Amino acid sequence: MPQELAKTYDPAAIEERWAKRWVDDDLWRQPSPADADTARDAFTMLLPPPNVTGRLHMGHMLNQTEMDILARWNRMRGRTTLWVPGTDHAGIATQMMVERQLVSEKTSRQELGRERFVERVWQWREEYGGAILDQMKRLGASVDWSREYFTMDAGLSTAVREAFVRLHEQGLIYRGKYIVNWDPVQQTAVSDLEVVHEDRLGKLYHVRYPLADGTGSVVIATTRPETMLGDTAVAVNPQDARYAALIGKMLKLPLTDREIAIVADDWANPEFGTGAVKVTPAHDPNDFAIGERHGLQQLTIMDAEAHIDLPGSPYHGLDRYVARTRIVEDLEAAGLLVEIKDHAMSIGLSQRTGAVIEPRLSTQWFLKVEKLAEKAIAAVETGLNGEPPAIKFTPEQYRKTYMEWMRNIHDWCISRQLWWGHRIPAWHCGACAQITVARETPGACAHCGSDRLEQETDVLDTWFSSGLLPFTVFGWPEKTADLAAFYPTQLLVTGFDILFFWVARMVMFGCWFMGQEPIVEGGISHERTLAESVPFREVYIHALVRDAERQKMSKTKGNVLDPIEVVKQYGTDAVRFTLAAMASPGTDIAFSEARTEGYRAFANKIWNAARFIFMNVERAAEAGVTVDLTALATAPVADADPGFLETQWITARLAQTAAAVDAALGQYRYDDAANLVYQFFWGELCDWYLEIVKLRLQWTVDADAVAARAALQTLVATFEASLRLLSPFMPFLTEELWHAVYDGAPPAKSIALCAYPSGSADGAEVCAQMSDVQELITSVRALRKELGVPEKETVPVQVRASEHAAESLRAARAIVERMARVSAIAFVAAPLLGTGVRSTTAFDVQVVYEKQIDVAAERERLERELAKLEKEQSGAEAKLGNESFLAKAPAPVIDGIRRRAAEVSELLAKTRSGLEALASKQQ
RNA sequence: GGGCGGUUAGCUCAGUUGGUUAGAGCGCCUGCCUUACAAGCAGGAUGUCGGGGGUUCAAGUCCCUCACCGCCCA
Repeated sequence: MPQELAKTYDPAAIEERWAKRWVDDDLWRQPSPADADTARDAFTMLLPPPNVTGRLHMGHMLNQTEMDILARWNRMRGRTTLWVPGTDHAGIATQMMVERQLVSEKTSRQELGRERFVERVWQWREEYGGAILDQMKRLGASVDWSREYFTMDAGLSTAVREAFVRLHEQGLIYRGKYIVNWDPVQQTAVSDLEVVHEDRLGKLYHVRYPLADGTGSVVIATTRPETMLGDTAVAVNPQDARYAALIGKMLKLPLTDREIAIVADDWANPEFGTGAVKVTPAHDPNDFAIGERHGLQQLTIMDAEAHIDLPGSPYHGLDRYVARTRIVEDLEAAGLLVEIKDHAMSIGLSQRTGAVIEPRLSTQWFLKVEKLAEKAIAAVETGLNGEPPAIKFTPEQYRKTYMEWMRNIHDWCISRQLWWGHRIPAWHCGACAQITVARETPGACAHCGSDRLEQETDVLDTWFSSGLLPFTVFGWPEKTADLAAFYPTQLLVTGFDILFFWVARMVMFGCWFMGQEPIVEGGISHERTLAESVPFREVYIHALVRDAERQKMSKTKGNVLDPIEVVKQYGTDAVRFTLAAMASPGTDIAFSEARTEGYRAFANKIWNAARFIFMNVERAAEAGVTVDLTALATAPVADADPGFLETQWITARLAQTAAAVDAALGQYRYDDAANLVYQFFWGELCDWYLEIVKLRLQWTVDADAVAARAALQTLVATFEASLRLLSPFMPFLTEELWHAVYDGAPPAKSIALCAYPSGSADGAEVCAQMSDVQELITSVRALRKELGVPEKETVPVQVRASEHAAESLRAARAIVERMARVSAIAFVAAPLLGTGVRSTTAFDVQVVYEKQIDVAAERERLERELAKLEKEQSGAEAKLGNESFLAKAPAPVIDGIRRRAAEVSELLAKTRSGLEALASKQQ
């Protein structure tokens, strides 16, 4: 009855169909829990909102794979699971994208005006902004699509406004004139975090500034001579004897008609350059600080585009670099240029536009972060009495990085001179010049009552709104049921690149705002503890996906892999599995397609196992035997098919594997979890169980119908459970095959809505028995190879086994005969000596075959074996002969070594006799 | 300059609080189209755990040191 499956697994044929179905059926929708109890066990995650301008890259896919595995695993384990998707409006990036479009239309945002420009951005977003989420849908991420948000949505915008106004009311937002990182391309301030530093070779210019009184001069060193037009002092170190006498004197600033003072300031480093440094308070953050200390004038000499802005000056209107060349030429002509040296320096670039950052004095909005940071530190610190921190980091090392940053945090410049973003809810009064900050657009100035109000033109940093997401997506500032149920979220999975940008800011905002929201339980409200205020209880930081040569993927190197392309080639499941299997916490992933190919083979293996099973179901049906599909997910498999070693064994192994997977995923060991499932499915279920069970899968009239029926029932049940075990890792393949198992009448809409196999560590005894059987089979196969027995031929073997092992080996006679192509097994009492023998501690086995073995090869093997055993023996003897070892080592360790030493000496004796037998053979 | 991480099989990586024989995938060698699967089956080879020193009954694991590689911050 089951549907006909193609001979080879073709992911393309099934994945798009399921991806669409999952979305159409709204399978992952999680309604607000009706009562608090369900919420208590909620597993909630927020997807790091991809940028609307972005395309899916390997980093996203890794992130989403990890989150999806956890979401599916938790959902299958019965937890209320909610994974919330959404996108980020990405101020600068999106504005740039649309501006580029306008350029191609030979217009500009200035020409359009703010309102029409913002409309254009919305249009753009409608058209292209869903790209990443569409790709996510294709990859089958089990997010609740009904909750998809966009940071510029009305609800979220209201929340942003509320947050801003509250912070302002609490005195934490101020406006001030400071040196900011200015991006002259986008013409906006950017935060420290949005500046990337790059080492470049620059020049250090030594320039002579003459003393105003004509008694001499001071040579200053600078990397940016063009800023001299804005110099308002020269600083020297007060300890520097060379300049002590000059402090307080005036200098004539070359190329201008201004005079500037020599001031003493510790910042001047006597070791650097000439020890005298020019001070340009309006164009350098350090100089700004010196200027504050000495009350220096702040002279702005450049405009927003980094052109010299000094009407009347010959340099007016020049680009900063053109001005540099001209100024250096002019200094040289004036005989004031002393020398130019090569100088390695670090230069700040805008993360978004790549433009060289121009430190610029301007009026900006800032958030005082000190109080917020205090809470954000407390949230991650271990309690005084060793209580675990409210937020746990994995890998742990990121806790330190976070702490380091949070302890040295500076006020956050939150204003951006952009048009796309949340416009700051502040209004400037045309009458009294005061500012009114309000939730709703005010009709009149709060200070003088005038109605000449203009809203602030700046918008907020995009991360300001992203930082609020863990509670704003659930409806804050409204006291919603969702907020009560799903906050704090359980886990955040993200990359270290946004640890400060996003993670740190969510912690600050979460602790701050949610700390002010009491918890209402059973009608009683109480204050939130820090642990209840945090935005997430755990943070898992994943690694970077590199190429197979461990190179960072970058557009310039051309080694960027498009996940969708790789997925088309190998299937989503194989790519997911590759990422999972390589995702060991703290280690970058060198993505290798060879590996993916291997996991596609794994998918194909499972596909074919299914084909084999369905083939048998069909043959059984023809013989009048049907499988009870209603019993699959419920009855313990072993009880339905008692007395068979392979059944008890595979049942135990399935439970053991499930337990191990649970433990591994609990510690974010995706690699261990994936490998466990792989090993179980292929190395145990397919390689052994399936082969053994074939003995009983006989549908001829004269076959044992009861045994066959039991075998088939067990086989289908085991396979069905194994699909559930694999499902979080390979959702498409398992969905397809699971539906096929149920042949159109599945007990649920999706395998992902069924229970995860339950774990157990039981079954050690049956596994040990099975292991003897497997070893016997492997030994016989190896001996057959050595003796050159043709594959198809069967051979008789002799086995001498210990009392204990003999029992299970006898019971498994049929298995051994089939799996090792043995015609007959003779159990003998005497130790087996001579050639063609393999020995373990449990048994000796000899293949009876007339052909000579390859003496040289066999000797080599035995000698290698001997050396290894001798080394182990001497190691064990050294330990056991050491009194302090016997006195100090724990008893189980000593016993273990004793037991092993006994085994080793037994194996040594067997190996030696094997070698002796070889020697006689040769003569 | 400050901080953090890494170095284990040909390649990419695991290796828990020190404890019995250091593992996996891929690759490699040999033989097989054994009616689920050649994207397969069976068998096989492969390690001075970066160098040196120390602690310990015991070190891939802890400490010191050197070398090399990488990342973050300034």
